Amino acid sequence: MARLPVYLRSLSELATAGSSTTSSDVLAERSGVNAAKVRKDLSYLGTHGTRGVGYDVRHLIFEVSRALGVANTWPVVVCGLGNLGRALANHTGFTERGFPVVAAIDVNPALIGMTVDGVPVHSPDRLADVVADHDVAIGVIATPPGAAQDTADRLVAAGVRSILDFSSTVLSVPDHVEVRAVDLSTELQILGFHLQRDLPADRSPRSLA
Amino acid sequence: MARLPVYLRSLSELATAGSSTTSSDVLAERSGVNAAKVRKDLSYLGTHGTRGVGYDVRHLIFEVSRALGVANTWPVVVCGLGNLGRALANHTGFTERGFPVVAAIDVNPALIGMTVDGVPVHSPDRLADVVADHDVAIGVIATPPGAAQDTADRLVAAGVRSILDFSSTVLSVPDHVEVRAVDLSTELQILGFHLQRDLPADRSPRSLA
DNA sequence: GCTTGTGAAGAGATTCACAGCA
DNA sequence: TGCTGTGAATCTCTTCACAAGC
Repeated sequence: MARLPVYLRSLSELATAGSSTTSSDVLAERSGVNAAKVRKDLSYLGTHGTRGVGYDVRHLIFEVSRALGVANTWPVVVCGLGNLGRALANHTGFTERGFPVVAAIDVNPALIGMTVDGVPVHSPDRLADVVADHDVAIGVIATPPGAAQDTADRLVAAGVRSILDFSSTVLSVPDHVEVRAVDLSTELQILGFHLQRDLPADRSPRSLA
Repeated sequence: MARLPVYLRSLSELATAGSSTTSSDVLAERSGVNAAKVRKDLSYLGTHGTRGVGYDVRHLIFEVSRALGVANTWPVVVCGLGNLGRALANHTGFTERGFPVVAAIDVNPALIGMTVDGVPVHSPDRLADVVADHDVAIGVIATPPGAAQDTADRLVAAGVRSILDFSSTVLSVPDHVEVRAVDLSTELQILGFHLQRDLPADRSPRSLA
């Protein structure tokens, strides 16, 4: 469930703030969702709240962490060292949360063999070796759109089963591979769509109906 | 509808490839969705396909573009010039799609007054002026989590009604302000969750049921 | 014959509302 | 009394399936 990481953040904040116990109301408020949703979500973990009291923060952190597999470490390879790739490779939050960036891939001969922000850079040809050597579990695609599918194919061939795709493309992958796509331009376009909708409606397509 | 930008991309590719006409099947394939969904989505635009033939690519590009308000330009201010903020400020794709980054905001005195990749950097105090001067429509929050809510408050006070939030926080904003949150760590955690689920199930919470 | 447009069915996710329990 | 856990109701989104039209 995509909301568990948000709950975990809210719980950590509560723990830091000194709360030892909390309610679905508080958690909902902090996580920006409905209280019933929180309770239902937590019930899937084989829930451990106390009626009339609420949830034990420490225990719930433990439960949610286990559900998310936070104990596990999933090594990440970043493919494409443009602006975004570099920012991602350099992002300290990843390692903290169990997603160390163990290598980067780029076609630029000037970068191959170098170390960028502590991350060794390899040629695409070496991707399979890199994956095998570091037990890479997740591939991040931050290449230009034209190189994205090829990169995905290489990742899949190397045995990677999870891909985070920033490339603004629709990737074709086998069923057993999970892709999550993040497209920054799309996000802005959606915001722009609503901005336009809020204008004195005489151009929006809906208003023609 | 969040899929329109994807359709627009697929249509542009088809146009570039020389297709003058296409079908919901092709579009669905390229966009990674179901064909019926494509038709239903397009029907909301006051659709203009021809039964037995399909859709005219150029005309459909026009329709989808208009629905998305692609003709409009929405100036963007990037708040927080860490790794990610810098990558975003520098991202060329934004301007191309009608979202020029007209200014950046950072607390770092060494940056204030400078120009980073062609983008002028201002102090948070000047945010209201920047928004007014450039008619900023969208605020991007790429600050550390601790500064995010304050930044959001300033953006809202300055009249910004759309926020793209990379800060890993749940923002409180008035109802008339739209927030889209992108949390990179959450994305990885969701991938990690599924990776764990695929392991020889003896640790996953579901398997306890 | 081929493809759209769409009512109806279906699947999921969300919310309600309340019984159950500390 | 207060808050959880959860069946039932609701809502939203997706998919099916087919009549309508080129």
